[in-house]
This record gives sequence, structure tokens and C-alpha cells, in this order.
Amino acid sequence: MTKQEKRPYHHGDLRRVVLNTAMAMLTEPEGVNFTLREVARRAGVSHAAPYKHFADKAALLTEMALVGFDRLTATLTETVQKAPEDFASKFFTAAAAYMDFAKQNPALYRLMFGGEFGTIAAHLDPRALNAFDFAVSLIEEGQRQGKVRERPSRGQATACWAQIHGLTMLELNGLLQPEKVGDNAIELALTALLEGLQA
Amino acid sequence: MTKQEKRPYHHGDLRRVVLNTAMAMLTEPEGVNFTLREVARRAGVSHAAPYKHFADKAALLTEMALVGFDRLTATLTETVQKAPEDFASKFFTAAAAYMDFAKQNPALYRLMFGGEFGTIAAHLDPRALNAFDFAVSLIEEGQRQGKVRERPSRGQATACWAQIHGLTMLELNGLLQPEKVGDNAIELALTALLEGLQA
DNA sequence: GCGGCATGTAGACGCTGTCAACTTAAAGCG
DNA sequence: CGCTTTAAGTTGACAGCGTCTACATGCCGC
Repeated sequence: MTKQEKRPYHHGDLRRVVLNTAMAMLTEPEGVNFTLREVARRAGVSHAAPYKHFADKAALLTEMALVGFDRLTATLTETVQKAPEDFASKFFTAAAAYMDFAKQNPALYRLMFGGEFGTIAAHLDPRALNAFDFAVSLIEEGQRQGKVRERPSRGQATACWAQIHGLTMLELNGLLQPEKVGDNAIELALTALLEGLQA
Repeated sequence: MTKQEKRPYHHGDLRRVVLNTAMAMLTEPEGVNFTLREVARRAGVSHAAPYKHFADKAALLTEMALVGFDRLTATLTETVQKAPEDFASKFFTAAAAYMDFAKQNPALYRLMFGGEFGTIAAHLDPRALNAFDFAVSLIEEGQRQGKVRERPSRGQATACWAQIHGLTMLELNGLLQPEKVGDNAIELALTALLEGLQA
């Protein structure tokens, strides 16, 4: 019996287990109503055990949102590294990766931006702003290449983020159906913004 | 199967009263936890009475979201009518009105786009798509004036909607603070898109 | 004037988030 | 090495929620 000497307490490291269980529950087909007691049940502990690690439900949700931001930033950074050098390619690649992340974790994405109680607090956390910083540096790189207009980079980055976030939300809510919005709506929308950014 | 809403019945026309009460509750300072029983309490009826008019909580929320879309479309149409004729002015005016609506009814706006249970169904309702149609016709008018590039109007409209919706969401979540995003971020973002749309 | 049916009420059920009191076992101290 | 402190987990309770069923009420068309 190998004991975990790194985790010096009672049963196991419940905090991590609870967090992982909760994250996994979000990945399931939507509609599962997310309940603290169900998390505890699946983690195999009593219904009040999570309270030893999270002040309340909102605290758990906030932490989950932050994990989501970490993952999103990681995915973006990683994906863009493999993209061609020119700005336009990076722009489209990042946008695709972003929307793909949201489509594969819709509940998580909604939690991150949905404005549930604790989530707003999460947005002020540095971990949540890494994704924005990523956009800023992408813009600035484009400016150095002479591909992006010389305007305040954070304003341009805001434009990108808003556009992609908006598209993502509309998509998640099922609004971007071809019969309503035409074919290639996403591509067209991204192109429109891109041309507004370009020098 | 005919609903008789205006005709006098038992107490009053509860459906409307419940709906109004619920809408009013959303306008209050955020944080009020929205509960069916509380709505009934404020409407002065028993806790189960609303079930005679709404199948469940989601149905009420859906109806509320639809009312929100009606109001939003009305506000946009009305505001833009008073704006100068040129496309850019209308674009900025509409954007400002849109964001103003959201800022003055944050909870309602979040309900409309938040993806709560019944809300997704609401998006497929024609009433919810009027706002999009409004954007489309604005774009087409701009194209007729030769101010907007000749591309599929619904794609361009999608770009507008996504951008403004994205900005609105970021704003509501408190992300557009000058120290993070720079000054005039909203204006800069809108300008970037506008230039991508223009011919 | 009467009976049906839409409208509203009362009460119950199982579930939830949260708290307080209790138990357990690892850690720290002499 | 034993004793105490105390963090980690359990149990049981409470109020409040959404929703269902059974019952009461009174407006309608006949």
C-alpha cells in the first residue's frame, strides 16, 4: 500500500477530486442540473464534505471558470504556435480554436461568461485575463509585421475578442443556422473584422 | 384552445400580472434570486397559481426573454429612425442604443442570451429574430447607398450582431475597464468593424 | 338556474444549499 | 512516546425551492 506522502491528510486530496468531478460533470450532455450534492455523491463523499474546501457553491463555480480560462488560453497558445506566420492565418486559426473550445465545452464556456453569481469575480482574476493578453500580443505582432493598422493594440484586441465571443455565443445558442444567417456567416463575419484591422 | 386574456375571470388577468411582476423583478438591483414562489407572492396569489398560465419556470423565463427581444427591437428601430441618414451614423447610433438597453436591463439581457434552460428555445422564435432582421435591412440600406461592401448582407449583419453582442457581454461582466482595455475601447472596436464593412 | 370547466388554493413530496454538532485520524508538541 | 490540537469528513437538521395532486370557487354557455 503506497501512501501519498505528499498529501498529508485524512482521506485523499478531496479538493482536487471535487474540482475534477465537477469539471467532468460539465462536460456531460447539457441539461444535467449541476448540484453540489451530486458532485459530492460522484466523488464518493458526504454531501457536506465539499464545504471543507469551497466556501459555497459559487466558490466552486468560480474556480471552475478559472480552470476553464486556463484551458482556453493554453489551447489558443498551443494552436497558434503551429499556424503559419502571417497575421491573417493566425487570426483565423485562433478564432477557429476558440470557437472549437466553446463548442466542445458549451456548459463550461457559458459558465465562464454567463454571469452566474461567482463568475463575475472570476473575470477580474489575472488568470481570466491571460486570454485577452494573448489577443493583444497577437495584434502587436501583426503591427510589427505591418499587417495591422497602427492603432491602440488593446482596442484592436477588444474588437477581436468581442467579435469572436459574440460569434461563439450566437453559435452556442443555435442562432447561426444557414437558413437564417446565410452560408459561411462565421467566415464572412471574421473577414469583415479582419479587413477593418488590416493596414 | 382560445385564450381569453382580456375577458374578466376569476380574480384578474393573472397571466399578465405574473409576467409584469416577473419583468419588474428582473429590473431590480441584481442579486435578487428569481423564484417562482416570490413572483407569486408579489403578485398576491398562491405559490401554485402561475402554473395555470405557464407550464413551468422555464416557460415563464422564455416568455420574458421574448418580451425582452420585443423591447430591444422596438428601441433599436425607434432610435435609429431619429439618426442621420448616413450608414456610419446609423451604425454607431444603433450600437449605442443596443448597449444602453443591455446596461439598463442587465439581468434581462443575460436572460435573453444567457442560455438558461428555456431561453434557447426562445432564440428560434420569430420574435427573437426581428432584431437580426433589423440589422440585415440596415446593412442592405448601406449597400444601396454604396457605403457598404457588396457581400452577403446576412453575413455582414452577423458580423455586426456578433461584435455588438460581444462588446455588450464583456461590458456587462465588467471586463471593459480602461486600465485593462485602454480608453475608448468600445469606439475603437466598433470603428474597426465598420471599416471592414465599408466599401 | 345549473353544471362544466377554467381559475385559484392548500398541502405534500423530494430535492437543494447551507449550517451546527459530532467523529476521526494525522500533526505537532512536550 | 503519549497527549492534545485541529483539519477533514459525516450526520442530521432547516428553510426554501419547483412541481404535482386534490380540492374549492365562481364565470360561462346552455
